[in-house]
Amino acid sequence: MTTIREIAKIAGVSVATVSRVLNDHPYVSQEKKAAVSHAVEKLNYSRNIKAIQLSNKHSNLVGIILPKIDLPYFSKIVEGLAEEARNLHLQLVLIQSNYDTEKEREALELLRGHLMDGIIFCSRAISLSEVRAYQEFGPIILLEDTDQDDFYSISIPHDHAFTYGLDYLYSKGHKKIAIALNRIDGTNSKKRIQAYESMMERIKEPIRTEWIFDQCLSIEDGATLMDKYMALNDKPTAFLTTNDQIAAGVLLAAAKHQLKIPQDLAVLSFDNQEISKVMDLSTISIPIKEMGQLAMRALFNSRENSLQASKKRELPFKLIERLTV
Amino acid sequence: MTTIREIAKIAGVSVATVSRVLNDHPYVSQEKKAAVSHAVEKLNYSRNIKAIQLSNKHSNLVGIILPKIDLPYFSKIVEGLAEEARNLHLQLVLIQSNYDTEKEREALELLRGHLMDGIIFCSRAISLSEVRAYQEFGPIILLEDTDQDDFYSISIPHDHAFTYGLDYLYSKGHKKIAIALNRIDGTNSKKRIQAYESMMERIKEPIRTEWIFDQCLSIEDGATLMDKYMALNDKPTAFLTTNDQIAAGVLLAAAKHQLKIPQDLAVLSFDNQEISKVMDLSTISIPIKEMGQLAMRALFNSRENSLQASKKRELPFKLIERLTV
DNA sequence: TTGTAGGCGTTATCAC
DNA sequence: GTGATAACGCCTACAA
Repeated sequence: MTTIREIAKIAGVSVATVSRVLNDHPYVSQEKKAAVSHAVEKLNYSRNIKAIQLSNKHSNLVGIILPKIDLPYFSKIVEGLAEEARNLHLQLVLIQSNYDTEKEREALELLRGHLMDGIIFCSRAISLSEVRAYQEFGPIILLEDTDQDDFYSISIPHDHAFTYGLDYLYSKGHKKIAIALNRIDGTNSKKRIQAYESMMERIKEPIRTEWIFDQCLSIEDGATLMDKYMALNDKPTAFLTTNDQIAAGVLLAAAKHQLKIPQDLAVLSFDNQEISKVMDLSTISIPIKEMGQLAMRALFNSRENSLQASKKRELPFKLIERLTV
Repeated sequence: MTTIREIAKIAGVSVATVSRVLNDHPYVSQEKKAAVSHAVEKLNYSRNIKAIQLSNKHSNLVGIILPKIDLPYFSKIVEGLAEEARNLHLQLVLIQSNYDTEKEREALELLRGHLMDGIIFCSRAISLSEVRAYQEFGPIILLEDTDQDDFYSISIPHDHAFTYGLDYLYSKGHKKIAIALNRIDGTNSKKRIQAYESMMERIKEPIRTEWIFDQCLSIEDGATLMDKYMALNDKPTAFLTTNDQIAAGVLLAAAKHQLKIPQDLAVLSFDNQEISKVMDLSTISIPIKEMGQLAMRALFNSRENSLQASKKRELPFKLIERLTV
């Protein structure tokens, strides 16, 4: 392996000069610069990034933690992250946790071990109190609607958004509303359930726990949800689902049961992903990709002015009226 | 930052011994081992991975190159990669190229710079002759149906699979078949077009270039495809699409045009992703996730016995008959 | 503008 | 079993 020293020897300069040329430092004469470049060409030299990382402060690697990349919501976030990372010359280390706290802990240990400059939690299972202990090792960003104000977080206000969706359904004449959530114990879900309960209270409806569906994520989950709906004696007139995939599954399964949407059953979802457009699904749009972009930029900026924790970024959401409500 | 030296000092041993303890080497007395462990606890020490990487041969980082993570095919591959990487204690560096050759080149340079131990191309735009030059810097795996036998590749045989699909449509009475491809100049697409042309020749049908649709990837592309279909004077009776999303888009748009599937138009796709199940889409199943798993394992194994290039792994495909043909 | 020398933190060789 | 010490390859004061 050819090193900076050999280049220096060939070019007849010191290693410091070679390093300067390689890093485009000022104060290098044209002649020496040319000599170095020439030697680099000649020996087909390229720098050892591992060595650079060791002597530098940063590694330019950012850890991305998510449960499963094969879910449109998360791959969309990562797309935003990757796009921005490209401009900032950062690389993404993708860590798929499956909500295994052990795996998430490992990832935090990588931050502690200086492999990565920072970490972005797209979602998590590990407790914030445990995460907190790692903040001293680098910036950590949460893409969730947290109230812990010592974390930097980016999210839409899920309580408002959920209430907004429920109000919309109510304004369309629905009082009997069921909801489909992802993980019932996730930060966002808690906010949503709160919103749901206070809404039901407000319109004087009982809270039917059997109308709160958990573990809904995919199109197939949506289809399964429809089965559960059919088995219900007391049926809701509307569904509010936390992503478009669930709603799409509901719609497809509903068609098989000859249900008319929205007459027999109204469906409102979140995300505004591609599939919602094609299926004319009413949905509440979330700037998913932008969340990724903002997160990456915030992480990058934190190098200069260290991450302002207690900075909670709230992003806007928007109702997209289509044909399922 | 506390280092191995401080631990050594506190524990009253040499750095070598500390290193041995940290790496579970044999030949360390219980006493010293305990002393070191104690010091590690006391100082809340953790190893610097960047330093480990520098002095080690491997970085345990693997570069994953793909055009766009937000496409089900690719996120499924990555899921497989990540799952296997976890067992092997490797980390994924995700590089989203958007088929920009410059970005792909950068990724190869990262391999050259020893940041990553190897690279997996999920798909690429850069020429193989250019990629070839980087093989000396580490194992490179291609997830495509290449004929270049100096590369390690994993794929289904796309020509056979495509022919198989066409034959199936033919056996169902279809001679007028249109096809929807991803990138017309991709390795896999070339094989598919060949298969298409020879099939048409075989059944004595003209090759209608206006029935070969390019740049089809997403559900929306599928919907757009339907528009193009409607505008056609001479209409095909069947579509063979290279992924389920396109077919799903076709189906959804067809419903709006009151087209009966499969009577008016048959649709066969590839992948057998979740959406195909819910939509009762006939499809040719591809072991996408397994491709990722195999690739990661092959890369890992190549550390021991260096990657056997000219090893082409052909995976099986399988027709799933549902309701759209 | 240039060069020397020390440092980044760990691993591994070799002698004891 | 253990400990010096030399790599690993680069960056960067500091001195000139």
